[in-house]
Order: sequence, then structure tokens, then C-alpha cells
Amino acid sequence: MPSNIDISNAELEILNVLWESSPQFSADIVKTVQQTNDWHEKTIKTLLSRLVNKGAIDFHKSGRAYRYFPLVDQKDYQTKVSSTIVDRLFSGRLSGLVSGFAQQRNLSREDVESLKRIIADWEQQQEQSDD
Amino acid sequence: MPSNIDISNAELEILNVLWESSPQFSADIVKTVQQTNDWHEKTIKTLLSRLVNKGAIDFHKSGRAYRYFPLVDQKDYQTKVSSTIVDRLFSGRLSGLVSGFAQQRNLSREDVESLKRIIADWEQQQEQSDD
DNA sequence: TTTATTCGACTACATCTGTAATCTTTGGCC
DNA sequence: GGCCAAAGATTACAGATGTAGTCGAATAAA
Repeated sequence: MPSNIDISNAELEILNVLWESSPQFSADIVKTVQQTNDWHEKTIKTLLSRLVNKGAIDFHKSGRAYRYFPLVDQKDYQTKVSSTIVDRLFSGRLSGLVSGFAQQRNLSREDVESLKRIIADWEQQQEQSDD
Repeated sequence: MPSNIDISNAELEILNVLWESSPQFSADIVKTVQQTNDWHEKTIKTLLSRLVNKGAIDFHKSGRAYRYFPLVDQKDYQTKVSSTIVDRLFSGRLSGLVSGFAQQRNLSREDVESLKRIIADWEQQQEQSDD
């Protein structure tokens, strides 16, 4: 079950931190999150609790404190969200997303390299199934 | 002002219909929306009102009924949302999104063509700025 | 003209979110 | 051993969201 969990924007900030490294004590999570978000410690703890309730993360007790870690797989989640966006906003057409993005921001050389590789893979696969 | 309007998922369904064709009477919008969503007419009307309040759409009176049309530009909105997603989920890296997507679903030939065009444009632009 | 219908406006209400503050428990420090 | 600080649990509360129902006005039907 790739999980039907809905993760709010604020919660996602937390998850991102845990995907980066885990398990982590809440104190450390708080520090990291506060580097980019001006949130009260209590707020972050609340988000941690909610994520636990949603089944998106869990923890091991380590004395009085907890060490949190993700249960939701990052790639799964990324895929799920991007698919949803592509469907909702671009009628399932990935190209719409990419071109919109490319217009607004500049693609990096790395992006382009990566896109080329994806295309190459795709073409190779076509050939094969085409045998 | 590309507008900072937040559009909820349900509201987006309505907007999609209006982007497709406008202006439209609410009755027609209701019909179209109900082809894909099992929502009560009242629900759809509520969403229309909320969109009007948010400034995302507006209407012309036509007798007792209204004919609604979008105020938010589709491309602007698409761009805004996809940028946000790419930032939040892929640290700003478009390639992450594309490759994840490519793995889960098959790219269409059209997607690939479109990606190629985007790359070509990008490369041409590089040359130029490179003069 | 009386009535039934239909429109949009307004109201409703539970849940989710953002954003904490307070309560309770427990490990440390004096 | 007693008190305090800090961790998590619980509570708070306003605004957004999903999902309608009700109300008053206007119109179409009878």
C-alpha cells in the first residue's frame, strides 16, 4: 500500500528533514526546521505528532525523548504527488508541466542532461518493445 | 500580479471546466463537473461562489442566471503550482520530477517530442547567451 | 394570478491546517 | 528527597475545505 496519507505543506517540511536523515531526535529536527522556517518549537512538535498519527512517521523511544523516522517512502510520495499534479493541472500530460517550468525558470545544465538521459532510455525501450 | 490566490482541489475542478470554455452558465458547469465528480449541485454552486470571492473567477449577469469566466490565467496558475511542487518535493530540481514520473508511468511519444523541443530551445538559448 | 421551480445568497457543520499554549510526567541537579 | 526543566500529550482556536441545506426573490408554469 503506497499509502493514501495526506501530508500538509507544513508537515512536509518535517518529512523532508527526516528523509534527509533519520532517525532524529525532535530537538534536532526542530533545529533543522528552524533554519528555514520561523516556527515555534511547539508548532514543530505538533506537526511531529500529527505525522505520527497519520502513520507517516514513527519513533523509537530513547529515554524520555523520541527518535523519529519516516514510514512513508520519499520516492513513492514524490511520485504520487507529481502524478496527481500532472493529472489535475495538465490533463496527464507531463510535457505541459515541464514546458511551463522551463519557461518560468531556467533549466539547469543538470536538468537538461537528466532529461536527455530519460529520453534516451525511453527511446531504447521503444526499440526493444518494437523488436 | 500573477495573483496569490490559493485554489483548493475541489475548486480546481471548476476552474478547469472554465478554462476549457467560458463564459458558462452555472447549470452547464454543473453538468460538466458532474460527469467526473459525484458532487451535489449545491456543492458546485458553493465552489463557484468561493471562487468568485477569492477573485479567481467572475461572472456577467444574464437575467437571473450568471455566466462565469476565469480571472486567473491557466498558464500562470500551472506554472505557480508546478514550481511550488518542484521546490517542495524535489529541492527545485526538475529532473527529479521527470524521472520519477517517467518510471511510474510511460511517457507518451508526445511527451518525448515535447521534451526534445524544450531541450533544443534551451540549447539554442545557451549558444546565444554564449555569443 | 397563484404556485411551483430555480437562481444565487447565506448558513451549517465536521474536519483539516497552521500555529501555538498548557498540562503531565520524569530524569537531573542541589 | 524535592524541585525544576524539558519531553511528549492534550487542548485551543481561527481560517480553509468538503459537502451540502435553507432562504428569499424571481420566473415560468398552470
